[in-house]
Amino acid sequence: MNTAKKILIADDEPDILEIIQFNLQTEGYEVFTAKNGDEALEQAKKHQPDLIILDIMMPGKNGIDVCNILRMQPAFKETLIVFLSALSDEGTEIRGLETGADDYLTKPISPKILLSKVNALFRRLNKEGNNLLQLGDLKIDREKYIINYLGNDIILARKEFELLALLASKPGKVFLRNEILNQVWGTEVIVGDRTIDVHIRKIRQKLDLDCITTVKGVGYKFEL
Amino acid sequence: MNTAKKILIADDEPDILEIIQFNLQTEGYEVFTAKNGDEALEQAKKHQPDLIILDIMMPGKNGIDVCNILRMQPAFKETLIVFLSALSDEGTEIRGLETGADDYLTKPISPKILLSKVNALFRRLNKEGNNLLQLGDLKIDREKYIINYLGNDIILARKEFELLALLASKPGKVFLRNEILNQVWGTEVIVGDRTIDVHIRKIRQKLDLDCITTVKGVGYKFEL
DNA sequence: CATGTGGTTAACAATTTGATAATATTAGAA
DNA sequence: TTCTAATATTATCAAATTGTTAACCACATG
Repeated sequence: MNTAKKILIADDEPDILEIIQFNLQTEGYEVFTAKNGDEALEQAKKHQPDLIILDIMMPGKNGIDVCNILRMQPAFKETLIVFLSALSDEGTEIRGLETGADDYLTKPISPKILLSKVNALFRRLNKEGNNLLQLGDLKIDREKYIINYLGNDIILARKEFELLALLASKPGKVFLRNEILNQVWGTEVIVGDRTIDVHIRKIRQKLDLDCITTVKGVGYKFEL
Repeated sequence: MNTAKKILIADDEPDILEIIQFNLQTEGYEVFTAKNGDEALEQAKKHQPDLIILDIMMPGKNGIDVCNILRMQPAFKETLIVFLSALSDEGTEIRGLETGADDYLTKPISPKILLSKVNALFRRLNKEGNNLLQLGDLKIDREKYIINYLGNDIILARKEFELLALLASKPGKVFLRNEILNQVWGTEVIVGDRTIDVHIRKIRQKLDLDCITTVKGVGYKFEL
């Protein structure tokens, strides 16, 4: 995981904003801030954060409003949202979670608790059936059928994609030609000897990145 | 909400329990099991499942009893409940539905039917709440069946609308042709090969916006 | 009953993909 | 080094997939 997780914090109290920001930054997160609901929406759209911490009581749009608006947009359907509030009001808490928040924090906030919650949320997120491989600057998204290298989307044909996804699923492991045939082509289909090579070549070409190594007489392996 | 849907199954036959559990788990659901009515109540309270599948004939409290008890508690007012029974006894079925079940399944159970019913129930549930999608300048109102782009209402026919709404529900994700057929047409109906294409074309035409991408050999995806 | 709309299909065009053949190149054994 | 089997490269072609259009039927509506 090379890219730092992005976190957006929205709170109208500058002190709190700063404390949280400081703590998260020293943990290695990239932090953005907003002083009110509208600013939060703006920043969210701009940076597509991985986690958004929303104070509930803010001038103008409050945290719950912001959450509702965000959750309407598919781009933020999966984003982690945590509410923050001075109230230990249970009613609010329930209302917050119903809106689609992932967790709830009450002020005053201990940095330790904050960090442990944030870390826990990201851990949970990673465990979930994420069919998204990240290998250095290379991202392979099985769901979106997209390869992304250094921010550029690279389009591979079906077989090419499946072949690369297979190799990349276990970096370093050498896949025998037979293994590859079974996994990508299936056991039924029979194809000629040079077919794999040709696809490998196309991948190497399109990726323009030296990441597939030939092991002569054995097979191929992926290494960043 | 990122968490996988939770399903509780209660049946006194271990074999059935296992079969259903396996099928639902491979579909990505989190599954809990119970061997009798009391255990079902206990597990339900503990895990707050999104869907409960109850065998009617169980030792001790039977499925209908369990359903009655659950429906009395506000926490389970909205929970989906499905009955399961070896009897194709109509009387029982009616009694079940009156008790507040959402659907009814008879043994022997085909995994396909089970899955399609379960998926359908969750689809229905999802449609109840979030009826408004926003994607940049594009708004999709599931309730009013209206598409709005840059302030102009665009009228799509029902199938066109549902297809677009499906694709737009997860921007970027590639929907396989099969997935699309299941979600928009249902598992029962069988339509020809070109049907999806034709609808896609009509949407592209009416929207006059390059937002649906073909992924050859795989499916379609929506991207703003 | 005429008309319009929605949904499906058939037929064909357009496009892309994947496999192969032919040839060049390379790694590693002898 | 030399030789050879394995792999790389390239161009080409057939097959698979999708796009497009028009026609058809069912159904609702005035």
